[in-house]
Amino acid sequence: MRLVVTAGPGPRWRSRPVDDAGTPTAAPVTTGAFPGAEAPAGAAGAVRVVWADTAAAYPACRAAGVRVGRCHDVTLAEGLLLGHEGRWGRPRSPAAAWARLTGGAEPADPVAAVPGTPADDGQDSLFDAGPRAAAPLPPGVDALDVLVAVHADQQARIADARAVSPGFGLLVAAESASALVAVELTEAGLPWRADVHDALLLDALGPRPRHGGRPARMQALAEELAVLLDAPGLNPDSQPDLLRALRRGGVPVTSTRRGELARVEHPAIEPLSRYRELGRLFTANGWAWREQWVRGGRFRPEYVPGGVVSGRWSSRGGGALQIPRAVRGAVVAPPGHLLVVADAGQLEPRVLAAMSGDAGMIAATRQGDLYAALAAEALGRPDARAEAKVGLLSAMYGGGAGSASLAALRRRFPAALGLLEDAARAGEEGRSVRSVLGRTSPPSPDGPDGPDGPDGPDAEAAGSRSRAYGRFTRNFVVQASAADWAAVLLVGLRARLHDLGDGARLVFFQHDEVVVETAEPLAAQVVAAIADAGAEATRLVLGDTGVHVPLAATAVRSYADKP
DNA sequence: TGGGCTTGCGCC
DNA sequence: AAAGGGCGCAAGCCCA
Repeated sequence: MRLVVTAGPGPRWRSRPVDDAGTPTAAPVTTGAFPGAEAPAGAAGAVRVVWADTAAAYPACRAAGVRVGRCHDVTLAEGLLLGHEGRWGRPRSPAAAWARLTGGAEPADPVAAVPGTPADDGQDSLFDAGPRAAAPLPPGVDALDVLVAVHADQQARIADARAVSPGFGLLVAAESASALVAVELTEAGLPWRADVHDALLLDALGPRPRHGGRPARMQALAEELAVLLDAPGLNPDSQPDLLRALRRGGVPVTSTRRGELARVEHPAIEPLSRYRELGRLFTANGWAWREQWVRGGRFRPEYVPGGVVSGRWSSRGGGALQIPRAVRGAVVAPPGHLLVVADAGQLEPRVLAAMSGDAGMIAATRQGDLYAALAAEALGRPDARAEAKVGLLSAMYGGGAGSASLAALRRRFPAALGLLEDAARAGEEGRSVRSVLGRTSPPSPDGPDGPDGPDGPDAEAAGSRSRAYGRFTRNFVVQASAADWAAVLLVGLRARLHDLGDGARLVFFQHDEVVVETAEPLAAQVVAAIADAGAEATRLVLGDTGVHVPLAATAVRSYADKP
């Protein structure tokens, strides 16, 4: 059963049951308690909540102790549908969808407040921040009626989309459930030990500077650099100053990027590299970062499912998806608990193997290390793992078209490489591409044939843009399909952890990696749940291609102990 | 002073 | 010939 739900007015909910086509089966009702709470385990008739915006509505449910089992997020579904229908960029709120249905003016989507900026409400906890604003409906129009109508329309459009992309219904369900997971992840937070973090910082940087300024280790390196480059008072954080000093000192560089500096010989390069490394730790994940983002022993970023066009998540606040290895030691399970950490190794090439049906590459996925297998089979040298890896990654990222290993991979795995080249050609010609479940790439900036046609006055610049878009679509097919797999994994794992009771919960998710915090006695069951969820994701998303996606889960005390 | 831009780099 | 996909974030720079 589906239950269309809107909040308010006041601390009340309005709801109306509908069937799978979206047709109402009873009259609307108003209740004080949330009407879509998950039924007790074993009860018949699981409810799918249909609502406008999980990110806006679900935190209040959680605060009231309510868990939603399944949902249909009308805003996220609208975004997926618009993309699939080639109508990228239109506003995706229920109000906008309703305007398209009725011929009204589409309101623009509201912009979410960024935590920690002046637009934020300034409350201490991200989780307590008020819900984001909804796009306005015309006066006199009933929000529940709108939601019922838009949902019914979406169900019909999803049926149409499935004729092209059979997995599209799964994609909408997984995207909606991902939004539930995102709210629950923020609520749970990642355990963060301030004392361990302090010890790491002290060891690397020296004591915290009392009155601003650089930590001792960085200051010493800055002074050493000033001497080595004969540039008194040099600020290594100033790129123009640094570049001038390097060039004056006879270092022939045109930028100060690490990669370029690594190619030249100079006594200043090593201390500069060390200064940068420490500076990164200090500014991105130092004491100030912890004071801003860690509360009560937990790091609670805000997650944005589908925040990346490829369907990957993005995050707001504290760089949650870029926690460097150097500080992962501070992520420690509380007493009596463990962290079960799992990531899908080499997910993107495995997804590529399945999508292309390349028999050779599928067979290679059944060996433990895919890149080593590719090296043995395509290059004839099992020890050339690094070369095979770079070759395949550049095939998926659009780089280094001329490399010898790429040519060898193309000969040995023609279907897999052909899929990437087809995707790149589609992009260069201004066409969209789709993930395995049907997420669709945004249109080329120039559309088919570029802004002026193939021979227009800006043909050179348009050609460059078209090649760039080709690299994007080349990557999109694998990145977005890997995100499809990961979303289905996450949703299946959420359900399995719920079945284990209150002792285990997801606390982190990053592209192809999950962290579950669990009471120690449940750890073995969590490991099994992850393996089950991975196998299910592979079956549902990649079908019975025979592709193997390893998802090794390990129980550890600290995130840094992950093998 | 504030905002937008560039540079550099962490994660996948 | 151009030359590596997707992000978020901090600091410096530059100009209004």
